[in-house]
Amino acid sequence: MSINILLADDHQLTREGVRSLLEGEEDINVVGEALDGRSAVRLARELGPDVILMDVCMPDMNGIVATTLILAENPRIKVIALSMLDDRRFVSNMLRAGASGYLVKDCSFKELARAIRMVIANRTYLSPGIMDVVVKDYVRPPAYSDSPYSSNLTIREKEVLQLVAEGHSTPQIANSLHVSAKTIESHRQNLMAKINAKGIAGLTKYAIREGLTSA
Amino acid sequence: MSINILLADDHQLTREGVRSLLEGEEDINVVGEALDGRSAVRLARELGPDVILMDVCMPDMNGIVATTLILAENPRIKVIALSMLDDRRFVSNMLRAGASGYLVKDCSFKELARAIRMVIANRTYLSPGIMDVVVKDYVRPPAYSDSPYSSNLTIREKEVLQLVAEGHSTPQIANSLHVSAKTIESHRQNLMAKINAKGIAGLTKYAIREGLTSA
DNA sequence: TCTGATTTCGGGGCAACCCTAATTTTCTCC
DNA sequence: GGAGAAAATTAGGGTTGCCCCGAAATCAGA
Repeated sequence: MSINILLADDHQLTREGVRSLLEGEEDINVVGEALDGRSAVRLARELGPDVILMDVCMPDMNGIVATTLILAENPRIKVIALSMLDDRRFVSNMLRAGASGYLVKDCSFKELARAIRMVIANRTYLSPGIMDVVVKDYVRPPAYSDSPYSSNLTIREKEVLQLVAEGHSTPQIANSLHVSAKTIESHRQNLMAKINAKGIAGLTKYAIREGLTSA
Repeated sequence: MSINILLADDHQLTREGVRSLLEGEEDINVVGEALDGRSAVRLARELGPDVILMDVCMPDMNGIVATTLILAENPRIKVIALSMLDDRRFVSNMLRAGASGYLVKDCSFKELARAIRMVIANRTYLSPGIMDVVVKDYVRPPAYSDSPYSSNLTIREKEVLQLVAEGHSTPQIANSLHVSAKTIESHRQNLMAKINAKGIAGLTKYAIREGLTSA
């Protein structure tokens, strides 16, 4: 009884590479390839694979939406998300959509093979780095998720964040908000903890992603 | 006489996949793998490969800077750039750095194999989609050079800028570049003066605009 | 009213920032 | 091949600001 796999990734070279690796496994069988989310949904229906390796970011329809649609039709299928290193912010949404696993592309093939066999056994597999994000969100509930869809920053924090990202110094910000510099520093500390960013560089990047300032 | 290849890509799964595909070719031999630009430079020196498959976007040191450094040491080496679909803006800089080929990752292995054999024969290979970009830039020369790296930053300054924008501190950068912290400070000062940016926020934004790091 | 989130503030250590200036290496041009 | 320019390196010394520790006051809702 072999495992039937559907690949969904918009990079052909990645698809071919993963297929080549998987074909070295006796009990694994690649039954199809999708270039975008929409065709992944269609092929999942037509082929009924056991496992789908789903890139998170794809044109036309991203992996999160595709996963939701596929599992609504056929909850038996296991979806393993594949993402770039800096796409970790999609973790919670992908898992909420029903993914059984989450791998960063910076993982070994050995890890991928293990993930496939684990989800087949109805277990969940997360890359070590991803585990941290999930545990953090679990321990300190999703108020503090680094997901762009759930940035739970207070008004004050957004004000401070924007000014920081615009290049103002703490005393300048304190002055323009009429509070002590120490207050602004606390806000910055809380911001860095909330969005899991390191230093002004990280804060600035987050502010750009959130549209609080422009690059 | 087989072709020796060095892989430089920060995604292990991609490296393993491409390696697996290349190993199916009789006359091609993968001699090493680099996870970032810096180790690519080192491995290029140690292994002296015939061809380097170089991801454009990598942490620590990107493919453009790495290519520049590698070809300065050993112009005999052929570099083929691999990029994501939306990294096309780096085409001109990568070619200017001396790359012999430019492939988008959404290409077939067949295409990759052909590219490798062409650059070995001292020819240039560009993905069809990339050709368009090059021709367009050729027809309408860079009157207003909106391209990244158009700024008069030196290689070293670009290295430092990327590391700063990735959130590293001055002592960390000094350590990883094996120079004094004062040297890094000087580079940072010069950078801020050159690009008229204030503080780490300004430097980070500039690095994002120039594609040295991602938001 | 009590809990918890928000906003506020302080001290100490270290890093960023600004200035000037020197040496060595590398490149370019004649 | 040698002169000059540009780049890369290091340094001293001072001011300011960032960052991490904690903690008090304010305010909202259970």
